[in-house]
Amino acid sequence: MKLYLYNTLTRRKEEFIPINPEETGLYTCGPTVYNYAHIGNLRTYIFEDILKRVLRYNGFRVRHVMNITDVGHLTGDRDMGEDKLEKGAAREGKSAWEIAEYYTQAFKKDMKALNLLEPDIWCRATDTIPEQIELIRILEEKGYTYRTADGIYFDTGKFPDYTKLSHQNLDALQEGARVEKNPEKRNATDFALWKFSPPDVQRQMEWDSPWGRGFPGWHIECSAMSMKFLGERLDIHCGGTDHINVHHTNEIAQSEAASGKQFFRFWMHGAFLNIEGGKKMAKSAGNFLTLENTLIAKGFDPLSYRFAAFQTHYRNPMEYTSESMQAAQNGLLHLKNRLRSIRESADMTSGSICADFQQKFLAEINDDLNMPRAMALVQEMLKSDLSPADKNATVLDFDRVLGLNLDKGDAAESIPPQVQELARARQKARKEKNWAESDRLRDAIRELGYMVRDTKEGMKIDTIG
RNA sequence: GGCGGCAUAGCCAAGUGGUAAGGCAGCGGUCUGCAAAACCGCUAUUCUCCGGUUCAAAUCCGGAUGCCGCCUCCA
Repeated sequence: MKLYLYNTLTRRKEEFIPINPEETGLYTCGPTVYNYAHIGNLRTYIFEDILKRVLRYNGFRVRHVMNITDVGHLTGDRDMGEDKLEKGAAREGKSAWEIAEYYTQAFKKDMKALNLLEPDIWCRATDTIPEQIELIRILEEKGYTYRTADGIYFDTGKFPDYTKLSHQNLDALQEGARVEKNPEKRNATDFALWKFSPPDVQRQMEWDSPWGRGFPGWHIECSAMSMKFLGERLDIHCGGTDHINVHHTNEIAQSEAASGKQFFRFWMHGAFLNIEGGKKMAKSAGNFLTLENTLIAKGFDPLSYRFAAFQTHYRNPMEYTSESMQAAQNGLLHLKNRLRSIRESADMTSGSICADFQQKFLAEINDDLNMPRAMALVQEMLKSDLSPADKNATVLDFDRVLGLNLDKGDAAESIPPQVQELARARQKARKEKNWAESDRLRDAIRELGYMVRDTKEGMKIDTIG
């Protein structure tokens, strides 16, 4: 079955066909590791994880590269602010390198909690400085660069297709720009390839280059790393919608100017997560919600957030509220309970994947990753008249894409002795029809995080959640 | 100011010409000592409003209103 993906470049859904049938190249813009990822960031990574899983489900072998931006990303606008890493270091009294390492680990922990597949290649911007310098050198040789007092810049005026991704009208953009101008720039859209170390401040991260001691601009790393690790497999490049106008547009300009060839064929962008009645999440607005502080600390399973993300199509803004999280948590729990029920009802060893539902599932996910419909289909399948064993086999097949760990969450594997003791006492109380004691013990067990169910086969104990 | 998007039940949200998916919440029932879990059933004659095109529109066109994003670091 054909796989259709929405391509920002053409603003249409297009059939995806890899350049190299042996291996599909996927590049996803990774975090700038100067702080924790917030759940809005994480929504984009969930979208990218689904994309990767869908590619695999379709039988494509995927080579996935994710960068870690640990230098060059500035806080200010128009290449004139501070380096985020150096600023983070100052804030926390650590070195820029320590900051990068700490938040990289924090990010990987979040990924694991959300069941996001690890990329095949992690790469740090600071590990590819020579490649970045080489790319800038080629651009210089081809006449795309110019020098200002603070760095080497890319002249966007020399790249005619500059707006092919953003589809923007640059004249309008210039008139509307309400930012401080960098007077040395030839065009408002020009961007730094290499920044010189400031004369008055000692940077922690700096390197020698043909143009002087300094550090790379923000965009050049992704170009250098894409080319280094994906070479002739520049299939799909992803990120958040906010990257369309500047970051990805600049990547395309510098990459295609240097290579003379098309940089990625597919560009895919995830929409934002909004909170508080449609407002976007901003670290400055005091609504910096992380997996840890808003979900885990409040007792939500991180996978509930993954489940929540499936309720909205990735190209539409998603509304975050504690109510919607609770709804997702309930929905996931309900789904797992239902599967447990199915598994208890019959022998699971003979189950086989239902080809008809598998085709329908494929049709939904291959229609530009329509997860809301895919989830609806899961419900339809579970309500169908398939045998319990086939339902189980089919849902586990779908879970290759869903990644909700639907193979887990059955009856608690190891029940603490304390709970077992209470359960035995409750059995006894029930036999004696001492309902008050029986109910008291049930509550006590619940306090410890387990729930009891009185079934025809006797009492069963499960974990809650 | 420029560009783009969105407006669907109490809430979240699919659906882009053929007569309203799914989830959550709620209600009724089966089961149960009572629960819980599960299961069955019910819950928008209607898709912000006003016009238009069409045999047919939530879906296309025009207008109004409201909300949001980008244009500035940002997933």
